[in-house]
Amino acid sequence: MLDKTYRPQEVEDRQYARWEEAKAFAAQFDETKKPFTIMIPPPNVTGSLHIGHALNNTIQDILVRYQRMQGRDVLWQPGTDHAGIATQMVVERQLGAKGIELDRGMPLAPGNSQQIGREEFIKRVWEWREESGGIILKQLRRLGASCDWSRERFTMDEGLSEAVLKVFVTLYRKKLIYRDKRLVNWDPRFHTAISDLEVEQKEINGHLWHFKYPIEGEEGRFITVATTRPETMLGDTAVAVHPEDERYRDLVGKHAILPLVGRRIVIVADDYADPEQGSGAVKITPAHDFNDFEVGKRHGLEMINVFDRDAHLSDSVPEAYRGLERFEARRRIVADMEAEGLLEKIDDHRHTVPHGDRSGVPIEPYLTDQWYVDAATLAKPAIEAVESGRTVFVPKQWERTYYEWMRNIQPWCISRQLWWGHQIPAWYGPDGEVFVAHDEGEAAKAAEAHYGKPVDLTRDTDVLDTWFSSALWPFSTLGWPENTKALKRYYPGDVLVTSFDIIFFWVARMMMSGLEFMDGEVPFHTVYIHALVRDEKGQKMSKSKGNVVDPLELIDKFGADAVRFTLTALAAQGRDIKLAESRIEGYRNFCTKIWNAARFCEMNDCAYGADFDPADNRQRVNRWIVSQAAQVEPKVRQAIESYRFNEAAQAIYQFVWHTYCDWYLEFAKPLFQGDDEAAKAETRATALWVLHKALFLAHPIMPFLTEELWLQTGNGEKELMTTAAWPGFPEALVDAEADAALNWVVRMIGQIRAVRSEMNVPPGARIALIVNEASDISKARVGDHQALIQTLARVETIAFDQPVPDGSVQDVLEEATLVLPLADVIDIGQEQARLKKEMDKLKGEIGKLDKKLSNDQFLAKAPAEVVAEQRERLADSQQTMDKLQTALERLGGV
RNA sequence: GGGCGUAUAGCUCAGCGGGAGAGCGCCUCGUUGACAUCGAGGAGGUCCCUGGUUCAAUCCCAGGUACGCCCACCA
Repeated sequence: MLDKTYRPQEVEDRQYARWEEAKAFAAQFDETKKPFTIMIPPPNVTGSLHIGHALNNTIQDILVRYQRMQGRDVLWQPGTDHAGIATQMVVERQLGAKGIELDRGMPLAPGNSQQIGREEFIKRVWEWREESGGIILKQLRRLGASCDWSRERFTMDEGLSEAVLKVFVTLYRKKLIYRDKRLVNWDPRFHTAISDLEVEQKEINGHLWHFKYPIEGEEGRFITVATTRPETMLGDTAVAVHPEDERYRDLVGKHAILPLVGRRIVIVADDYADPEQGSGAVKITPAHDFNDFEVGKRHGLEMINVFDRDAHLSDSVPEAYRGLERFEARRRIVADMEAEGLLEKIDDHRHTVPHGDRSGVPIEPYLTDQWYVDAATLAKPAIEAVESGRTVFVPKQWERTYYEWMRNIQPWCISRQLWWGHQIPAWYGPDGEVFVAHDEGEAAKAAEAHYGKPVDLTRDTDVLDTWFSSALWPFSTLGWPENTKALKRYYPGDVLVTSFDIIFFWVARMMMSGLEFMDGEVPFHTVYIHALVRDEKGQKMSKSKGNVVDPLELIDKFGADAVRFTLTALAAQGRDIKLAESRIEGYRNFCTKIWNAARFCEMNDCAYGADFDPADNRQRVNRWIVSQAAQVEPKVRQAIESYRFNEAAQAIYQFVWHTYCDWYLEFAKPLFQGDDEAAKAETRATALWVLHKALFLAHPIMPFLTEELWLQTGNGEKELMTTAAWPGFPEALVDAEADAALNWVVRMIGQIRAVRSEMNVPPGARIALIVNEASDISKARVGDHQALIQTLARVETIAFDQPVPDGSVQDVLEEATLVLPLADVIDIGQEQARLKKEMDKLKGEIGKLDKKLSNDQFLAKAPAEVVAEQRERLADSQQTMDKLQTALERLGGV
């Protein structure tokens, strides 16, 4: 017996356990089936499930569950990412709470009691990961994700690390990885370089300081420069002016004296200086600004690094400023310049400042040695693969974004000065010679060959950008570089499901590495880009705004299926999702509705029978509902296959609630209560059969509820729905005659109800329905379904072949139908107004059609069927108009 | 500065070269023997503006306005 209400939580736990027990999600390596592969975007090992994950994984789960039911050999590969900076940050913070800090060669900070080295730190991170890492994968189970958990991978696993080594060494030997000294985005909080993508621009209200630099040898003459960052002036090595700027032409080649420092700096002519901006002269700090760096290279300027790793002033500045924190230095320098009378003015200035996306502190352009990937070279085949359609984006417009970025791609800085991550396999000889090798032994051999004798090597201390290993995910998880069975069977992937914000971080880089290392084979054929989930007001969810919706709380409150269904129903292509709780509530109600439909079947003794064949049905209502179901199936199938998940959800919702529950079950009631045992048996079987088919169609979206009902009312004991076959509906089950007849009845009952409602017919009133003798079809249909109509429309009697009584307003109803309220309750005035309004509307319509149909060009150029259709519509409208006119006259109107 | 997207009912959003749609909310009526987490019906719209293409534009094109996002730059 089904419980009185659906209790999601208990059902979800039980059903998930059954699936796991049956190993229902395991990749099968079944050669008789076609493989279907999806690689999960590995969540950060530190992460917990947010609503974006919920959407992302719901969509993936729908795809894999659907394909599994289609008989594909599905691999949904799960795992987590070691998330270099994010994880190091989390663990550092936890250690910090215990007074432990990392030994960075600095004195122990006040309040802390212990410093630990690299090895110890990494040990602690692993310990942390054992304890609390990967919570998110457990949370994915609550959502219902059907990953092959036996194949779970972690980017720091041995195998995946082996892949990283192999890729690094190979790319290095191909000169696609190299070491270079250039400006990088330096995060002073984490003491590491970060890539361009990890920089976030924030608008702030700042100032523009105008400084006067004295000209050497010309007493009293100054050149004014403006800056948003006064502290960098200590590293100035030039002032640039535009070559055609008349104001400064005579100064080019001369020198200015850098205040506070006393250094002679040259005045150069360079197009970079914009005469329109500020004073037209710009200070050049090659070691701390990306543009200035380029200018410096062009003019062979000295590059003076004024900061240390913490962005404190270094020993390269005058003693008074050494060791100052950068913002303190700014205040001091402005004050000193003012004291010297060299501060011309301060303007307010709104500008953007780059911040580290993890640390949140302003980043410093900083001159260091780093490792780079020659992304431009790797991008070429990755661009070609999309151009040629070997990988397609859905929706297609994202291809533009992809091209845009790929065609302007910059060298990818992959080294990070962190401890947590894949350490770079590079060793340095005594003179700094680099040896990149798989391991230390190999490096030593190479070094010995180079120097002619064994030497001591020191290993590069940097680790790789976390995305370096993520980029290999589509094949490293399958065992590459070993040539495994899994690799052969499940590469390339079919679909990658992700949101647009990691197209650059991840998708682009997987494309590059996949093509490079898998013999030019793309890592996936389709990239499905889904929406971003925003809050009710359309704002991005963020912890600081406090508008974060926790999917686990929603699951607790409404059930996983309701949450999944909501996300699916809202996941239209090309638009962000605004998530309102009222929406989830609505779909929770849908879950309840399904549950109650099953209860209704159960109460009417419907029983599952494996050999039931609806093709043998005799009752028209039963043939009708089967036909309706058969027409829903292709809608759902096509919607899922074309990634229009919201349409699939809508089709299911509409069918189950409004067709099956609202109409069919009502139709079935008299049959259940009647004396015709054959009809009763047929209806029992059909009601349940159709319900089960609908459950199958809904299963990819709402797996828990459907599996539970299949277990309790179907064949779930013997066959899990999740591994069963997608329901087929033979063409023959579509019954046009039954469709036409019952759809007519549905419409008519609706109309009768409308009239009752509109005319305020009191509940007890007697109503007679008189069918015009002229309409054979209507007669037949009413005759066949007399009982249904009488019950559902609460019609007292139905009579045939009666003359149309004069004075009735109900001519407005469909051709052959009349509803006659025996109690005289019509509000004449109200009815007249309604009719007039309706006629006005029709008049406009008729006018439009009339004009169109008398337009020669329309008649000549429009397709014949369109013309015919319009004619028909005009005729219909005119006929209705006549009826309305008659009705109005009878009511005494004009 | 470059690119992308969006604009349709009170709200959230589908849709479409030929009759303007759904859910929620609102109003009316009904139903308490599957389900009040229910059913039937209704009101409500200049499909952002201007121009163009077309026999026909809410839809296609161009321009504009507003909002959102991405990239780059910012002395």
